[in-house]
Amino acid sequence: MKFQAIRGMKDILPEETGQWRMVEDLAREFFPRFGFHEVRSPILEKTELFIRGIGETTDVVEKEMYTFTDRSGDSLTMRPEATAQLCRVYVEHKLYNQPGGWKVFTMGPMFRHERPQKGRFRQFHQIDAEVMGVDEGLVDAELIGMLVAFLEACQVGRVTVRLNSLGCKECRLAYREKLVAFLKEREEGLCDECRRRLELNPLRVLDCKQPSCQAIVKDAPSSADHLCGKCESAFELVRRGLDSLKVEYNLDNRLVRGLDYYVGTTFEVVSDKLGGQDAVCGGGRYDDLIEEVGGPPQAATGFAIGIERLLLLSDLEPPPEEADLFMAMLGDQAEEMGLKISHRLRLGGLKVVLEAEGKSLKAQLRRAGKMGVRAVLILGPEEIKAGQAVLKIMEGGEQQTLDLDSLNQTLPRILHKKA
RNA sequence: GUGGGUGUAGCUCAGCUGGUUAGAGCGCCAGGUUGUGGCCCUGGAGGCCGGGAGUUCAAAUCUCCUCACCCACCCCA
Repeated sequence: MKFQAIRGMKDILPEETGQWRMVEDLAREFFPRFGFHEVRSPILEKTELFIRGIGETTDVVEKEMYTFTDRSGDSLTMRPEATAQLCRVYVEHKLYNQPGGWKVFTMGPMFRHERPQKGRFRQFHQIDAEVMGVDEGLVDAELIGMLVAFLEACQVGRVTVRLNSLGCKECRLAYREKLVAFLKEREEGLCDECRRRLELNPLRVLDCKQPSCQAIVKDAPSSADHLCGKCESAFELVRRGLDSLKVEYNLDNRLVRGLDYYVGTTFEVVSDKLGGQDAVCGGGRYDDLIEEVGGPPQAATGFAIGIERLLLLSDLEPPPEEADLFMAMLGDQAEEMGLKISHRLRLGGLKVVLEAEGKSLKAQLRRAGKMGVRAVLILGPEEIKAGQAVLKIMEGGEQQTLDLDSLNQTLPRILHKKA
């Protein structure tokens, strides 16, 4: 039996973890400056939470969730996204009435049973930021401003912000009727899937990539033109905010997000370097979701960044992990001594490479040279007998003899490190 | 879920229309003065050619099945 990782799930090996950590560290340093605090939540939730939150007829809920029954008979689901869950957290802990809203971020794995491809995995990772309990307007601009600045700090290169407003429940209803009427007249030109959408979720037709559908949709009424007074002025406020932050964006009335909870301002950040999966981040308002999940009616907004996609774009390079000292040991006695010495030095704060493999001194130096170590401590039978060791500085090749007893003091000083 | 592509050494790949010992580069190991690196030279180890079935005197090469990965559709981050 040969085992391998589950399809669509990746091992992140040491050569990649450095980059992951840079992005994660950057987020943990960056978002708090904007008033966001980190939260961590379980991977499992009651299935019902996602069905109610994301929407029964969405693809995510219909065919992509990892759902199972646990030993007590409950239907559980591995979270396919973070927003619905964070609403649950918000409601469960009654975190309402925070001045300025409850501002949080989280990062971790999400699960969706899709066919893997470039930038798409079954276990993937997101960085998520949410603001709950604050109405549309400046927060949205603040949030998007933070997002764009963060992506820039991650050195993602050229990306585009797409912006739209879907309108609130009320204006969406009126708009929806208009759109359905428009599409019904042209129904025979739509693809099969869109005819189905027409009944269940007509807004999604706007999003269809079929050329035939796109041709029809091109002239369809736009949601942004059918906003109620309140939504109109809110959207206006968001745009003004972005303008004053000098955040560039493209208004795109065909931007419809695939999760049902989005209302009002929605946005997406795309890159042309990602192939078919071009969105590195998606987000928007979900003013009705908190109530849907059992809380009070409270407005909210947020976004999710796909970390794998972010890394595909990022030029960040982790600094090389250079070791301070390589233990070159000749003979069993030296290896024993090397173990003891390196342990002490490591506790003292030095990064020491210990590879007891009985190789020749030449081979050991070769190895030390290749890995870019700063110095080598040579332990041979004769030195040990004299209670000494030879320290060789790699750059320049300078050598000196040191007493074994005082290595803890002398070595850190020579290598310019605090003991 | 639907298409297309690719599976040969640790890694990146070459092996044309089937022909006998399956190759290269990198990496690894060893030697080139017995205990002194990065370069160079020489040698070496390492492959059920993804798995299974079939065609054939003969299969890495052809056919079928299967699995995995990749890309696109779809969906989304």
